[in-house]
Amino acid sequence: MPDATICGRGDEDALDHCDVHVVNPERVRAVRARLVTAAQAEQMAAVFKVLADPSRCRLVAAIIEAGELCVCDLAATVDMSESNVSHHLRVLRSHGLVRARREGKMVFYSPDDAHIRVLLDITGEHVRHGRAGEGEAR
Amino acid sequence: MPDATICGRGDEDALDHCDVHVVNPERVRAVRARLVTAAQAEQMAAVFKVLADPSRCRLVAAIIEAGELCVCDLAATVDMSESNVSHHLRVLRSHGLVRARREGKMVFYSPDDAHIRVLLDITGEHVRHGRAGEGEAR
DNA sequence: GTATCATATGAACGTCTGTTCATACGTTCA
DNA sequence: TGAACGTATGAACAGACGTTCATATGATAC
Repeated sequence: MPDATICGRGDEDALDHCDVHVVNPERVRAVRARLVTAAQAEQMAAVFKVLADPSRCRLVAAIIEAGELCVCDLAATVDMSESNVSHHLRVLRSHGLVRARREGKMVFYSPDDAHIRVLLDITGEHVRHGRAGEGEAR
Repeated sequence: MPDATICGRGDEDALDHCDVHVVNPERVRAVRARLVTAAQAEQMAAVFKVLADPSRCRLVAAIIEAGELCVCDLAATVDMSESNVSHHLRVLRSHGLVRARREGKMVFYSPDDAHIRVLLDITGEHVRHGRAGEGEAR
């Protein structure tokens, strides 16, 4: 990403834009004031990005469901190669979603964030009964 | 994606794998039984994927915050080109996150899903104070 | 020590995705 | 009708992502 938008700006207001025209400057300013910052949005998107993959969704769900599971059992549970599982676990671990515990040759993974469970539950319910995967409808 | 995994399978059990070895078959079977299906995981990931972009996060947050906003004001609010905003709004609309209403030349967008607000709230709080964006730590 | 097992890592490939630019659509006002 | 405006769409490019294969690490058993 270059910097932010079409015209170089500082940080706050500067609604006197160059290209983008504003219909209701007052409301725009009010929303901007209460809006999540770009940095916060970046972090939020990062959390969603970790879960934005079917394989990782299942992995996290399996770990939550089991409480604790080793890599090979995880691979069998979600039907993936152990290498692939390891790669995904690395992502989940580096983002603080799961925790690793070594016991002999094996490494056991367990959930490491209460929020994620809620996110999965809400989205799961949202998917189970309700509008979801409408594709290109509307 | 080819089909599912390394060795062709039906649907349920078939834990007698070819490549992936299992340490605790009983537990694996139990977790698999209660685990979210691949199709459900796909749908859940699709929901997360829509939010897995900083621009869309801010757009949705702005729309929720404002209640209703036209495209040009949205562009000014989140500091993006109107074309880009339009592209993202298409994604959000096609997934049922926001609704569009035309009034004259302008098109006003408003939230169209209560679940999403919760997802944003939880994740926002999770980001604001708590571990998030730890990068490559641990 | 070597051999074997469980897991991790790195490179490489194809695919998807966000942004920009140019252009088209639909509406209003003259 | 024509022009001006707000919005939408399509092509194209760069960058990121998920998977696979081959290989490396770390730990146990002989």
